[in-house]
Amino acid sequence: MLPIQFIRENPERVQEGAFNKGEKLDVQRILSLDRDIRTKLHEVEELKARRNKASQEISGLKKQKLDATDIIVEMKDISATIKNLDTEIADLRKPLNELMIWVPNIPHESVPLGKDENDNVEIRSWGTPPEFDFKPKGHLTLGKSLGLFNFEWGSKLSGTGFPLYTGNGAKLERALINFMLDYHINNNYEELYPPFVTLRHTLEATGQLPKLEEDMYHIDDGEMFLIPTAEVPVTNIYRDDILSEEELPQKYVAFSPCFRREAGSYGKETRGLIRVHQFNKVELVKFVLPESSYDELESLILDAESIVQALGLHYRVMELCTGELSFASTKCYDIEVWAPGENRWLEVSSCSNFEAFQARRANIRYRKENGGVNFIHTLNGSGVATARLMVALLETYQNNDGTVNIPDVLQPYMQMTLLRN
RNA sequence: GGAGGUGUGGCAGAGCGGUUGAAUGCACUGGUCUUGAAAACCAGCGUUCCGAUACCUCGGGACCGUAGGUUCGAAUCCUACCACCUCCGCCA
Repeated sequence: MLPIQFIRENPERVQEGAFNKGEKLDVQRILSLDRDIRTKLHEVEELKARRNKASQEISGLKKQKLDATDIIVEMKDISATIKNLDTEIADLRKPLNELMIWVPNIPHESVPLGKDENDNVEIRSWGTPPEFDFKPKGHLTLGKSLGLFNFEWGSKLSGTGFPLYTGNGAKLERALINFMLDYHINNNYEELYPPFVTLRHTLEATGQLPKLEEDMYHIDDGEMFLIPTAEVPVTNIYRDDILSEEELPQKYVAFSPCFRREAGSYGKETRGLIRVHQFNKVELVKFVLPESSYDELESLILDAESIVQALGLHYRVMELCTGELSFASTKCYDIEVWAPGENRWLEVSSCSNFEAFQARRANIRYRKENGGVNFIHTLNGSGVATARLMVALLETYQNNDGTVNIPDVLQPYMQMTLLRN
């Protein structure tokens, strides 16, 4: 959410920001509703002031045992008028709020202008592509021969896109999650284990709703949703709270499965682990002071990168262009790992700054040293998502005989050094 | 699932339907006192919206779990919902 005052004062900036993100927006409609509301507000507040005065007069008269019928009769009318005006204002507020939750956040000035992924900018890369003296296999082939997952079983239970891990595959998935959690906990992130189902307004606060409703699994008559990321429950822990300045920044790490319908993306990648309806992710969330949020974004992406570095995977960091930015974010970096079997980059992390956009929707504020209150800034990043991580891992560490080496950092979790039949 | 209870400011805790944004205590902030600290004393201490502004503030509205209702007037009465607590039942 952007503040209405800001939209009033910068309508063209808001309109342009939405345009650069490829979002539809009618700022003029918002401004005209806002104008109408304020006119009526002025009117009704004057009447309410009169009513409050009259209330005291009536009270005074009654105390002196005097007759107050005249004022009471007069106030009857005024109260009716107030009631009508209040209703009219509420009737204007409804469509205004409806429009306001559709106003996207504005890209940061440093974000490259662009339309799609071709306009993203590579910031840096790490490592080199692994070299093989044989033709590297894809994760599907490796996984099948090593018995790591069984998509037939998964789709038998839940339809396509729901992977079922088996044997060492299940163990490897669990190892990755535990490794990542332990790593971030040692790096001063506090672990949370959140609910995987949330209410509608919890998703509105972080900005997934209303825009992405089609991509969400919902239950309970559409008022409960399976979370698409742990960002949602974790960011909402402080909803309607006022934190003190010295409590900030706060850093949390949380594991959750992520549920995404991926509506409209059928046709490509329906096989394998690359695009699925349920995957596991370790998520990082930060609550920070506004003045430091861009520094915090830089350290967040480094924290996420350190996972793929520890696993020894070749990756690159991309800065998203305006057209690729999500609804709620102002700036975002992706981490893409190299999958030699697929011969392509796979996105395993997105690290975003939302500035006060989510904080405003969730009403998360902090009290400044000088006593004033202000909205905090929120950030989050995957640290990182497993399904694709496992793809890159298997394909990177495969041997000619179809076995897969286990990276050092995972060996304590796996209690083995090699995946074999 | 059944029965009962409670929801007021950072916390604790008052509040006959009529100067109640809300007593009191604690906490917090500033000051007096003190070499310093504590104690004591004095003062201050919510959020939000609209408008004005000589940028210091000023005027007005709203907010006592949430949403409705009754009333000239609601923290106070009524209804529904939500959350928490206690007891019973069921249960991984």
